[in-house]
Amino acid sequence: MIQITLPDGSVKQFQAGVTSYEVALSISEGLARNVLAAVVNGEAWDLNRTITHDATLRLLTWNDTEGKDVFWHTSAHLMAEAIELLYPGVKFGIGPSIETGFYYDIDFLDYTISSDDFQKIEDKMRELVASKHQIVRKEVSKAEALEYFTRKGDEYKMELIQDLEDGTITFYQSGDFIDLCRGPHLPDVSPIKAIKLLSLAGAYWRGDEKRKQLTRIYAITFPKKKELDDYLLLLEEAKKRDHRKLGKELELFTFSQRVGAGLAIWLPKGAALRERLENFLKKVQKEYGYQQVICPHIGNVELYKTSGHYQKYGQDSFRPITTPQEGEEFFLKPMNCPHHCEIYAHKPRSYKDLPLRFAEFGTVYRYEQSGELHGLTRVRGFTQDDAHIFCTSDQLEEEFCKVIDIVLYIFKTLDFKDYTAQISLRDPNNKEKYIGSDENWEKAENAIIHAAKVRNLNTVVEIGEAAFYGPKLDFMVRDAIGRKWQLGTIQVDYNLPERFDLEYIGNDNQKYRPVMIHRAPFGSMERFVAVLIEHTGGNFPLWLTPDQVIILPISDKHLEYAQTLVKQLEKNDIRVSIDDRSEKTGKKIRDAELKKIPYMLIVGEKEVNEKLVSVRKHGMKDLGAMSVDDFVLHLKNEMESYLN
RNA sequence: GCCGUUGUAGCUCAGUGGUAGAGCACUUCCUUGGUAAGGAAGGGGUCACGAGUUCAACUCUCGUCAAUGGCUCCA
Repeated sequence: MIQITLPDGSVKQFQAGVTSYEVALSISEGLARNVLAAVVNGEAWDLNRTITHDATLRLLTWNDTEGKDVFWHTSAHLMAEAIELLYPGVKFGIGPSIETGFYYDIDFLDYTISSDDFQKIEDKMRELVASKHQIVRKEVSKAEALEYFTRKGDEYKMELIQDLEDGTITFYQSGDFIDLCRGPHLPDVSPIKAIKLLSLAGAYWRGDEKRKQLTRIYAITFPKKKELDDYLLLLEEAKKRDHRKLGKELELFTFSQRVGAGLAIWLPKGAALRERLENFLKKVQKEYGYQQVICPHIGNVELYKTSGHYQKYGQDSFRPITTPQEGEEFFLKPMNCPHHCEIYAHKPRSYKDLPLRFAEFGTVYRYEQSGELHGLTRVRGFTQDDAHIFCTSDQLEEEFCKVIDIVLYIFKTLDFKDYTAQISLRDPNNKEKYIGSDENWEKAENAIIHAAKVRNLNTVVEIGEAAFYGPKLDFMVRDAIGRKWQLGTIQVDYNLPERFDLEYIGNDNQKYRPVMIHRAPFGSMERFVAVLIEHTGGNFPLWLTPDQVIILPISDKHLEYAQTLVKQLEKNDIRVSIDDRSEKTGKKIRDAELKKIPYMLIVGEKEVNEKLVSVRKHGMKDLGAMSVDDFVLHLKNEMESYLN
């Protein structure tokens, strides 16, 4: 008999050689029906693998992330099997599960494949599901593995096997399809009830752009059809919220070939929205002791040689600008920090001056590969809500905490409720990628980790994701429909103060080196506005939205009254316009609803006579009549509650 | 940058080797209508750009640019 310890701490006795499935069955039939795989002694296992010694066991279902992984990973095999049957001879790269679904990279040789072929592949997959064949795990030696794929002529798998240790290699077979795989897998494919192939794209073999590009097919599967339907609805909703579509429809921003790819042009409504965001942050920053500064859009090449950016990114930047006679070289500003270092350096600083916090909505320009540009989220010119804090080592953690407070305040105000913080540390095995001393790196990393703990942030730690000059803390938010975005960033930097030879005089009259914090709570205005559009679906909070109120006169006779309303509302700083077209009220309402204007004031005979306005709220129909003063109060209350 | 897809009116999109269409938007006129589309007429396109094939190219071929889905990259 062996002892199996379950997650709740209970211990059960079984015959040696019991399978995880049998354990599940002993607990309940329902669990046995839903269980997908198991974690045995911390390692993911197939359900039908026999357990021969005492072990801890966790059973995985669709409700576990790891359960979904197994489900999708098996689905990837299923898709490959279907594709091999339809396109004999194709070669397979890798086919992992991803956050939502899975993909398989395939060398289709001379076959041409397009999304028109998806139906055919899905049908074949369904056929295979119906056949319910088992998935069989088999341990093979490296030589056997190599021999199989040599015979099959799949050099991608052979390459993968070359990198594996002999004795750790397993094959999984379903039907006639055999794949190299660590596993685990479902015992058979029958739980895969809903299948959808999603998209097709090129992907380099092993992510190396010098190597062959394979065809990647993205797909997703579910145990229930309903779940697939829900997922497809979510994709549709995401499409509706796409900031590129809404940005165009709501006239917030545009792009022009003549201006250049990746260079956003802000239209009046978008510019006004952005300006309000900036003013909001400026006000917060003022309370936190920041000072606004302004720097030019270009800087002498020497500035970036001093900062180190030239050595690191010079080749990946826009080419330098040169003066015609003197031959001086300037770079378009890719970062604000070197300029801000010069602001720090312009006069001697005392420890009494610190911390110094210089803030700037600084527009920077970075060369991005043409294929990488995407709406407002990946552009070649963008404005960072940047600031640099210069402080003493002792002040570092407190300053870091204050920045976290600003970020959290912004998230709260803009209704981002679900966020995590990613702490990016350097890769200790790859130190040559980074600049700066070990001692400074350790100090900085500890300060971040501790600050995050003090502020009780929900954190994940990523090794090797640090910037080349220091560790950082990035905020990831989930929007209203559950997608993840990276927004604000806070970065500690011991490097630039060194390179710019920044110093302050301590109370002992000795010179010391300040520490620098880079931070951008929004990240960039472009990116943040994009995320805000998708988060709100274009229904911005009242205080931010470009048009707050539109007055809809029933007929021309009520225009005059409408104009007096405009004056009253504008006196209260409310952004208001009149729809004075000779259209029917229904039409005016429809248009205002489509423009997502929060409040419509319908005024006709009754309102003129009684000095009232009939209020209709976007998406909420008629709210009834009230006096103008009451309406103004109503708006102010709504804006107040957002800002407190 | 690489691979795939796409590019027709301000927007959304039909369309064909024989000289260009719809709906919305816009202009004018009629209509003055009470909570999601009143009616009529009209203007508007070098069919992304440049070459080539052809008697003839928006359509076919090649190239360029841009957008887009991925990959690689991201201070």
